[in-house]
Amino acid sequence: MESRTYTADAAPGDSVTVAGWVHEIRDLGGIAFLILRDTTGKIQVKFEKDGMADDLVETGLDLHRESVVAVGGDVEEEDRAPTGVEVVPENIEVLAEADPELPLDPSGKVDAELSTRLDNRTLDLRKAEVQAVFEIRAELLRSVREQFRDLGCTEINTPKIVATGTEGGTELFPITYFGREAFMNQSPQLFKQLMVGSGLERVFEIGPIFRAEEHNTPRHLNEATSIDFESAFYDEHDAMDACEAVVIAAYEGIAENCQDELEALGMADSFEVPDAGFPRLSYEEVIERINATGALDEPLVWGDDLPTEGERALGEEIGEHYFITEWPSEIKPFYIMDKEDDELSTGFDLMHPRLELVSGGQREHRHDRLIEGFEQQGLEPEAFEYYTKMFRYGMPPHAGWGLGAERLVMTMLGLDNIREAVLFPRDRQRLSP
RNA sequence: GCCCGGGUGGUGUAGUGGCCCAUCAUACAACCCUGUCACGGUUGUGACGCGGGUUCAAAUCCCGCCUCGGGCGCCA
Repeated sequence: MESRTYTADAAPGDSVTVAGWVHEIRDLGGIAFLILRDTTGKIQVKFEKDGMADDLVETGLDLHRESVVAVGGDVEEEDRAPTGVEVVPENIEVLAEADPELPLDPSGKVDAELSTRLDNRTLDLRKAEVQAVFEIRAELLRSVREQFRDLGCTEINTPKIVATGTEGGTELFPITYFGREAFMNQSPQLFKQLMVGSGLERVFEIGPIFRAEEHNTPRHLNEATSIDFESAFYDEHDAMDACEAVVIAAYEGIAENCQDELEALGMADSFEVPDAGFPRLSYEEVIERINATGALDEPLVWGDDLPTEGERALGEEIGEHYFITEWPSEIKPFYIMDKEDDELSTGFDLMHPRLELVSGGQREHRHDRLIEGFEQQGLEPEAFEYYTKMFRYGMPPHAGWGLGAERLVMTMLGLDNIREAVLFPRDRQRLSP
């Protein structure tokens, strides 16, 4: 296949072999068109029945949609062809036949439900708008990595098989590790913290996290991709600055490098890079403003978690990304540092108007306070000794956050369901493919 | 974990007790058509998630199961 030409590169006057999938065949009688699709686009192949060898015409027109073929021929300029050029075939090689009945329609004439699409993801991904989501996801990860490097971070990879959970509370997937009890890690939290005390100081990780919660919503996955950041000698304000920079870098990367993909999604005109300087609202201010919207039957009081309905009402009012800061200590995990007033924590969330994207904060780096925190949350510090003991050997002040990659893709592209942002999602019922 | 709402040809749908051996689109098959670009036209193929019940009569009502989607809680 070294001589294969992409459809997008086929220029008039060239003698080429194009290879790809049969998108459609339109037989008008004396003339017929085969639309051939590859990753770069589509090209029309013309069959004039009177002027061509019968077996060539027969091979071409007997094909089923989505069969894979290689067509050799001359590229001609033709105003009446959809792309302005068409291939006049000299030979056709059928490389892989497709069954006549497809489990979904890659040409997009008939919709398929998400579950049908996920069951047949390969075919689903032959649609340009579905491909676009994953091209954009890839570009997002690329620009995020670049921004982290600009921030002076080292990329790390931490274990996903662990002996104990991170924070307690969240359900973990148990597994057997050579006869011992083990779990799939819910977050790289503790490991990335250990790295700020190492010579690396500032790190990031992009990797899977596993949550065994039996939720069934369009914004939760049981296996998700977490974009994690942690830095020594940072406080929560520094961490928020880094967070904002990374989110904006992701949008910028896509605005700069994914115009075709945005076009395929019908977003070329509407896509906007958010303005820097995301508002930073205190938890107290947030509950007041949510109460003022009147969206909730019962007003929120200090110490409540923010209900989904309240988050949405406030998000609509604010209309852009915003941070929620100064959360009550009691509803943040033990590793988040308290402020001087120990009712308040340094924890923050980054919200998109639709939903939460990031959770972060300054961390408790004082050994004794950390141990107290474990005990207050009913966790046994002994189980986490691999973690706590490093706080006895010079753990600097530090801060960081975790960002849901799929949630970022979802909110950026306005996807209705987070499963659209994962090739092969794992949710309450789906374990295959 | 608690609570709602669905499952009809390959795909997406219409159909709330008899007018339904089930509508429409797409697909597939055959025929017609020399510039389609969601090509068009004619004819045909193909389905009520599973099990039980109510009824003279069930896609439609009831029960159980399976399965899918959603809401809440929690969270990324």
